[in-house]
Amino acid sequence: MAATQRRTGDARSAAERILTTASQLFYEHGIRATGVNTIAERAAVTKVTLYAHFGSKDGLVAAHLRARDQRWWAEFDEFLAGCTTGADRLRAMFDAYQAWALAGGFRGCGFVNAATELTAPEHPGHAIINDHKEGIRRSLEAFAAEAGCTHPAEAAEEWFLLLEGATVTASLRHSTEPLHRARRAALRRLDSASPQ
Amino acid sequence: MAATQRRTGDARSAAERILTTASQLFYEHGIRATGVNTIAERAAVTKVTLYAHFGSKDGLVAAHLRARDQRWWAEFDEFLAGCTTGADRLRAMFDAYQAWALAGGFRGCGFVNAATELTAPEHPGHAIINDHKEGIRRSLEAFAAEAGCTHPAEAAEEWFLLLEGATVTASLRHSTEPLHRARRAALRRLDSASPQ
DNA sequence: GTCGAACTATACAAACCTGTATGTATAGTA
DNA sequence: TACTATACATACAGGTTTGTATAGTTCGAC
Repeated sequence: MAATQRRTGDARSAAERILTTASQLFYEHGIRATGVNTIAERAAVTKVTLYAHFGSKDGLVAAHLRARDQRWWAEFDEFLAGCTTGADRLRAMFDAYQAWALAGGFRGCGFVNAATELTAPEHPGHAIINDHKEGIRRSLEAFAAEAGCTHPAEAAEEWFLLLEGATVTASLRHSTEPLHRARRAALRRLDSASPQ
Repeated sequence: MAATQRRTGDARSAAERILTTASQLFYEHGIRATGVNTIAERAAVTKVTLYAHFGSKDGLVAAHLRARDQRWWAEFDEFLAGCTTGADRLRAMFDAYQAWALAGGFRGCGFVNAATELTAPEHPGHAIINDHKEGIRRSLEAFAAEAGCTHPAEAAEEWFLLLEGATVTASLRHSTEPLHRARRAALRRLDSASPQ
């Protein structure tokens, strides 16, 4: 058992504690506004340990985005349980976003927020962000095809734009109503694009 | 004539130079990433002058957002020239966003970006951002009513979500294609919601 | 020709930032 | 018992941040 675990009673490894603390603070206050000193302190870890595990702040940012992506898909899987049709899964996608916006401290999409803060285009975070977004779009396209849409890629793209717009608007207005509206619009579009 | 104007050959007042410089840097690199030292230097002004005019960095940020809002409506007015119908004006809205995304250094909506960086909810910038967004939504609602939509508020809200989603996606993908797609989706929705 | 407004130049305070250097303590393993 | 991994504590380097204090300069208007 490591020294800090004894001291704090937190059984997780130092790396785990650093990552979850960083994820929280990066999302809540922004990446630039969160210093490594603060992260180390809140994770009950020394800065030396933080740098031993993640190499640099940028490394920690990248790890945070990877972890967030994994968490997102794991959570979405739960919403997918019990779905049998493409329409079901499309609804699940909007439900997942909504549940997430309903949780406390909602501040919009963490990936989009990170992308606006990471002004250096070569930052490794951008690749992770783009992969995440493309994964969502691809899922929507699969659901559209499954639901029998005549042009699945086009339907998916419009749903994707509605989702993104509703997420940022929900954040600005501190309301989940835009996500409800986007869901209704998406389902209406599904009805008009698929036979039956 | 002030000393600096002589030195730099820039006939604008110091306040004007500070504001345009700050607006550029805030949008290009982000608000937190841009220091007042850099702004003062690039505007060929001392920090003392900057603080005499704007009081604080937050004051300068608020002034920047106000100026950006004014610039946006002035530019949109040009796109509105020659429009005679609600549908025309709706198209003009999407065209304005598109033109703006086509300009060099596009990095998404400056208001949304600012909102994600201004994590303190009491920052005066948030009111300016919300007013700007509400102004856009209200314009869209007026266009929807003019075009004879049966439920103008609902149509406007969906167009708004498409616009927001397309803007952030255009930024992430470095492509204006999402804005084209959003425009097509908005016009299709207009056709199905208004008689004739 | 003097006054006031606007501006410059320089220097500083106090806090923060990322990252590293040095040395120590503990737990598990061979 | 010796070795290795992991983490600790402390201190520092070198730079940046916002904001202010002080004194001097330029220029137009009265």
